[in-house]
Amino acid sequence: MDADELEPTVRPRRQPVMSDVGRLAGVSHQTVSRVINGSRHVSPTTRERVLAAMRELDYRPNPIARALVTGRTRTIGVVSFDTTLYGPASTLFGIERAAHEAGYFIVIASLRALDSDSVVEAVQRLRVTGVDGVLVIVFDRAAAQAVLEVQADVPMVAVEAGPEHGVPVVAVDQRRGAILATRHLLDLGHATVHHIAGPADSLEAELRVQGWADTLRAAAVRPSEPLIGDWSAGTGHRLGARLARDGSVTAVFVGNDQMALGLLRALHEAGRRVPEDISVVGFDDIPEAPFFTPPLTTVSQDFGQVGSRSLRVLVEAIESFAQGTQAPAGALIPPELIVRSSSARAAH
Amino acid sequence: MDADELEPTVRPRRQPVMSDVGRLAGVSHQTVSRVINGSRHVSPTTRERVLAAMRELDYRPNPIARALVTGRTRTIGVVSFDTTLYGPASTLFGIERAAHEAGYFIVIASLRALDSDSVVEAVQRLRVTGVDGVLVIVFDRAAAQAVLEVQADVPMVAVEAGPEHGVPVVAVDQRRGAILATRHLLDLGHATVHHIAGPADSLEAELRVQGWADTLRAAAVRPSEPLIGDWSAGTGHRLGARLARDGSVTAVFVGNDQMALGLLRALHEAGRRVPEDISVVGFDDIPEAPFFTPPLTTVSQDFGQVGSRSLRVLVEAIESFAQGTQAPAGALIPPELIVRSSSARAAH
DNA sequence: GGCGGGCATGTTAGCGCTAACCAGCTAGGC
DNA sequence: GCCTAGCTGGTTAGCGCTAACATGCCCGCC
Repeated sequence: MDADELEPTVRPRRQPVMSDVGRLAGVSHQTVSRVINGSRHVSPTTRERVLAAMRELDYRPNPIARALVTGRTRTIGVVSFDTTLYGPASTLFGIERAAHEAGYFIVIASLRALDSDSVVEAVQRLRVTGVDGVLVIVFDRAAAQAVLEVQADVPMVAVEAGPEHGVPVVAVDQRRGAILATRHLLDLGHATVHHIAGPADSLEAELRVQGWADTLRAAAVRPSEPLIGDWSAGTGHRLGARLARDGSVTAVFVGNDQMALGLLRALHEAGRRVPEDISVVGFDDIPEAPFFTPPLTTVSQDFGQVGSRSLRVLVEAIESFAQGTQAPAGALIPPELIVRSSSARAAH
Repeated sequence: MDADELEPTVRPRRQPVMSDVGRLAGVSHQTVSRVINGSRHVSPTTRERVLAAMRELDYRPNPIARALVTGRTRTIGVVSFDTTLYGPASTLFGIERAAHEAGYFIVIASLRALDSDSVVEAVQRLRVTGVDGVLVIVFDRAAAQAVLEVQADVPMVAVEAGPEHGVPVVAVDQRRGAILATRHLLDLGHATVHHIAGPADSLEAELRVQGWADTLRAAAVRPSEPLIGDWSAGTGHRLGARLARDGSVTAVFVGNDQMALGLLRALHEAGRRVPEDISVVGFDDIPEAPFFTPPLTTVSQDFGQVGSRSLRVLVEAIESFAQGTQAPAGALIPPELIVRSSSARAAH
């Protein structure tokens, strides 16, 4: 005679397990498992009894035990740089939203330093938790390289940017965005367009520079040397002060909205009017962009779509990894130009 | 004679497990476990041999199996609203940083809707992954209420705001921040201070309103009715337009920096100069605040500290939960006033 | 010299679940 | 009437690890 027999209903401080449900429903734990996993070989009456028992005990399957036996955890890791920059933060939430819908959980590993070692370390750290796959939000060349170094170990997809080959990449078409912005300014009659670029090691920055320079060359204009910032309003301000001093500058395409904000501030301080004297176009369309002085013309990226597409690609990669088939293709998401008041027809 | 005997070194496509290491080192899997967990009862020679075997096989312990037997996963869940607002996003990364240092992993669950049901649902969703504890980044009254509803199930700490009792809260002292801002404007000689507040259901907004109103009353000034925004630059702009029309307004304390940006824009459009005609003080000190036109005086919150403190409190709560002892106390983090160019002495 | 007591190690039993196989029952065909 | 097929359900093994107990050894002590 054991304690269970004496007090069958009092079972304090312990989560019910499958066999508890089975006992209450008068079936084996395996039948409970069948009900949970939707096996067809359970009679409707039994199924009902099991479901009732589950409800009564408030039973929830232990995902750890399930993961141990199936080898799948239904969690995916996201490696992101430790930043509140609009793009990465939005992408992260876009991923979470998509993951939720697909029944996955997100474990995050953020990076302190932007070097390839810490990316590799972060992926290893995630791997150890048993994630089924990893999304790496790639910021710079080093991260892109790192993605290739850890590949093969675990299904992986690069987000926002990535290496040319070796791993699927889901990103907004940065070149296209830069072309949109630059052509817009040329179409407004500006003789040339200056550029404040993101950091040299950023792949996104590089693609934007390419799109800008190619568009100018296509219009038979020799691009000036781009100014290199670090995405912050601070460098936008500092570099902007330099542009403000150059009377020939009438149009600037800025690598992101934060730097554009700094530029606007610098132009204001120098007494150059926007858009009358100088037109400015940013990149990202952060929520504050419509409220800059003046409201900013910029290139919008759909980060929600980046998140959901990258998750979908990763799930495909997980399947193909398990089956040993080819990794899926990445995706390029088209950007959109949002015209506001910071860009206008060139004065003569 | 089995396949293992024929090809002892070729073991394709399978992660090595503890007994593989043991076999290679000539000990039992339990001894390997002892080495990994730092038991003292292992001779130095054996330990060395085991470590060498681990290295050779590139062995990594399976955290799922460990979690199954220990009941601890070393992951904690973070519930956050689906937002790129500076505060929550910064807090999230602050938490991740602290968790990394403490050897924990972060699983995130973001909310689509701001109601108490979805908070409860998110916590349940996290619980099911086997998190050891949950941090809830609380935005509004409903979330604070929800925290109390799920309590007891799992160790939990509210971050940024929370209910008065029933669960530890780690937050910046919002009242204190509002007092700092309001007193700063009064000290500059403004007869009164108007206020653009956050949404009515936000606890933080409410505390800021209280701090503002109390400071005015302490100076024998009757507070005007606060204008209610939704934290976005958009409402700041709309409400700001209203204030701009009122010639008597000389000082505005705004509930966050984004709304302050909208207000600055509205004042600019109305031809009211900042700070000559109107002084503006924000809240948060987002990275862009120094580059607003003009650079924004604001209240800075140390979100990194919020993250690390809340993690520390949660870890304490997890321990005390396991031992059945009292839950730990929360923490209030002091804010700091950052004076820039959007506030100045009142004109006469 | 026998014996108790540490210490290093091995053995066993589970954690809660799924997968694989097995058993018993009903129904249908010859 | 018997045999087989097809269903529902049970039994068993094992995922990889830790905890608890068991064992055998060396050492020092009376």
